[in-house]
Amino acid sequence: MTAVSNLAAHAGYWLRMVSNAVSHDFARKVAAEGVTVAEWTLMRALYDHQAMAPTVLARKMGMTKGAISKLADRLLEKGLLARQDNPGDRRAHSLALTALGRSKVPVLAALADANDAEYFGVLTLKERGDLDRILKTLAEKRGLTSVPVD
Amino acid sequence: MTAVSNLAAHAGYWLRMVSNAVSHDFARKVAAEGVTVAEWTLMRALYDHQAMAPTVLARKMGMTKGAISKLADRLLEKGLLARQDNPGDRRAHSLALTALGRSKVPVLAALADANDAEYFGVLTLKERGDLDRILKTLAEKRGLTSVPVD
DNA sequence: TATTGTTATACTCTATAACTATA
DNA sequence: TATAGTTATAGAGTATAACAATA
Repeated sequence: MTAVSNLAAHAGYWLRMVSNAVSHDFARKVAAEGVTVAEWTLMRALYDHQAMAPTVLARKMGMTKGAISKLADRLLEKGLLARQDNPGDRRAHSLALTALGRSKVPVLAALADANDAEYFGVLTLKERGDLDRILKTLAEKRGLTSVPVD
Repeated sequence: MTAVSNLAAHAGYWLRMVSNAVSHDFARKVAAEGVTVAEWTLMRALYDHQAMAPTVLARKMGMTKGAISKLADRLLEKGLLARQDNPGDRRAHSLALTALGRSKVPVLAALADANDAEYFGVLTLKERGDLDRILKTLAEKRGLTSVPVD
């Protein structure tokens, strides 16, 4: 036992190490499809809806509306997303996937499946169940709800 | 079962959500002491040694030497770290904590302890043991060794 | 006035590579 | 030449706040 605790003494350290590796590898995979992880999460969130207001997306994803704007700009340039005027309120611009963007979502979802299998496939079924349950317990007890993007 | 898997269907999603929350809260805590998480990990790595070459630190932390240089610049400005000439090789500059930097490490380590307790204290002893073991299994099977900083 | 969304600014971290000095 | 380290550049993420248009 040392007076000054070691980095590796903290669960947060291991959590960050593994999480970074998983996310980094996933980022590499989706980069081959021309998008970032943040862009993927926005696209996946949009996939289940016709259109969503930036403010709603920001709340759902735990980001500021400014950050959503910047993300949307990039997806717009790539032709994956479109801004739509709102007939009821001329301040409002909804965001929606284009046909191209929509067609990309299943491809990206398959990459997410593959990445998960690659990493967590080394665990036993019981370990995977334990990990899942513990992570969801932690998320629930700390009131975490927003989509993690980085 | 849906054709396109949901974000929340992936263990990587929950891992990232929890890891981001833990790291973000820790970042807030150490920011009150004027350092970032990356700066803390470099300081902690240096704490156990008199001095280390940037190249060695880079390897230990899984960063490039360029990234180490930039980190060192910031810690130098804050008076927490010093560059030392190497008598044997005039190209080499070792990095070492100043007395001020060294005195800060126990304080930051206590914040890391507190953050870990705050997050993982809600788990049972068995759950903490399971999480620890599973994370270390994942790190080992994927050959992860470098210090995670972001 | 308040709200919607965009834009501006600034900072951290990351990655690649050019560059300087020394070996 | 090769190596040690710094510096430059660019991209992605984050946060705050100023801003224009509309309600």
